[in-house]
Amino acid sequence: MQLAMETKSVDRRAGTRPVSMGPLFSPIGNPLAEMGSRLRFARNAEIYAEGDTADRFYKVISGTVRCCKILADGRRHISEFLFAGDFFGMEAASEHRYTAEAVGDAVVMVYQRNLVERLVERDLGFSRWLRAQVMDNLDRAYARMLSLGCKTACERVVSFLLDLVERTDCDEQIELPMSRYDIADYLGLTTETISREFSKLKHAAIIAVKGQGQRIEILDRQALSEMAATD
Amino acid sequence: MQLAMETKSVDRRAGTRPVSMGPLFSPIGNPLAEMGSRLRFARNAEIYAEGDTADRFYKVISGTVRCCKILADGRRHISEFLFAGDFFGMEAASEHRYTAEAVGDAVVMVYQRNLVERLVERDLGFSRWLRAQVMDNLDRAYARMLSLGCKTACERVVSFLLDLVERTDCDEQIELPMSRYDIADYLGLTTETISREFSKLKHAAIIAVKGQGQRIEILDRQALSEMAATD
DNA sequence: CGTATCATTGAAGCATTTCAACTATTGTGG
DNA sequence: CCACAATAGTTGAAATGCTTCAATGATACG
Repeated sequence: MQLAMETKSVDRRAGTRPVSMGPLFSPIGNPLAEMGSRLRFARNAEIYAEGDTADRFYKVISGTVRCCKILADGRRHISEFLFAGDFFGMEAASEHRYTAEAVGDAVVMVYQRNLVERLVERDLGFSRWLRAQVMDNLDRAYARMLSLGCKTACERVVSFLLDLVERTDCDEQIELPMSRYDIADYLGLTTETISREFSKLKHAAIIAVKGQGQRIEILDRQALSEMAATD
Repeated sequence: MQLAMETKSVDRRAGTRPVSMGPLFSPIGNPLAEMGSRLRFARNAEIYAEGDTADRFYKVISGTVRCCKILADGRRHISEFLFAGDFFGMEAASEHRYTAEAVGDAVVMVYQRNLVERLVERDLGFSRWLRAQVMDNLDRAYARMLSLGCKTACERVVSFLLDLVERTDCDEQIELPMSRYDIADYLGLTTETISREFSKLKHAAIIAVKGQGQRIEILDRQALSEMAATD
């Protein structure tokens, strides 16, 4: 695990975006705040590896993190992308089941697991909030399963874009932090298919793709919503 | 929600299989035991529907439960199968996101959500145990995502069988409680594909299929494990 | 005993993948 | 600062794994 310890100074970038602790837990008097260390990771740096002892847990301050797993024959699966404000690294087991990596340069807070667990037992509000956090993760996991289990390539890409808009608080301009490969492994498709689906949406004037394909503008949000195959 | 209230008498069938509360929570002096009601559901009966108020939660005593969702165009997705001892119906939101149905005849315990939540805040051991329960759900959800995201039809079917052997405590003889349709919607495949994959495994002498396809015997467990595409 | 339901099997179709070529952008050393 | 290599994205054509459509077989049920 390659890491660069930073000073515990206030993160200026984090300040540009309110990092909500959720409705059940006010960031004022946040009992976690004092317990963590700030770490900075370079693009593609490993935060922890599959099999590492899961004795800490993490919160994204800035940048994007991906959790992934590689099968014996090289197939890769990305279980989650995590954005500013998201927590990750909590495990049922004592070892991490997935590898966590910085997608671009990223800053994360690290908390000792046993400290967090002690806090959970002392602080009822924190305990409620943490449970809500885990339940949200579960909800997202079920939404992903639905995508992977019964949606077409087009529907998956559209759902992905809409989810991204919701989770990172951008409106119509999306700055994709991850590559087509990452998106492919996240959606259970190939880079080529992702590229083709983006092209189709572009030609249908539903989105506009700028730069090296990293900047996406949503031109017709309603059309996009109607293509997402919700229930 | 069609239901038939039962007396709170001891479940003779449940007694044939120890219903563990997990390593962190002893069934002796189980504080939940006094709080629930036993309900019996007929094959395919709805336990709760998507959109219903999520004010209770459930535990399978006997039989199998499926959680599913149907998209606007009729595509169905099964998010989970639940077996004796499994809990379900806990939600982050105030409404159920999935519909729960009995696969065959099933008996479940029902608990009032607010009673459970009160117990969580009073009883530290119960709280720990419930958190572990949710984390286990999360682990299973990630394993499913991996299956749906990057495994072939054959690998999914094999993983499904192995998972079934692990979760229901049968050894080599599996009594499939669900139809090929259910398995298909669970694995993101079609009935025909499930059938074909079973046939392939049968012809390779890895499994034997008996009866109306409901009874499966594992003949070569090692071969099966090698085909599951684990990491 | 006929009807309904579920499982199996075959053949054709199709969505996505695989393979391959090309383009655009980024970084690097002369 | 330019040339060149390396990396990422796009697009086309062929291949393929799974689905769809269709028919048949097996089991349960009134």
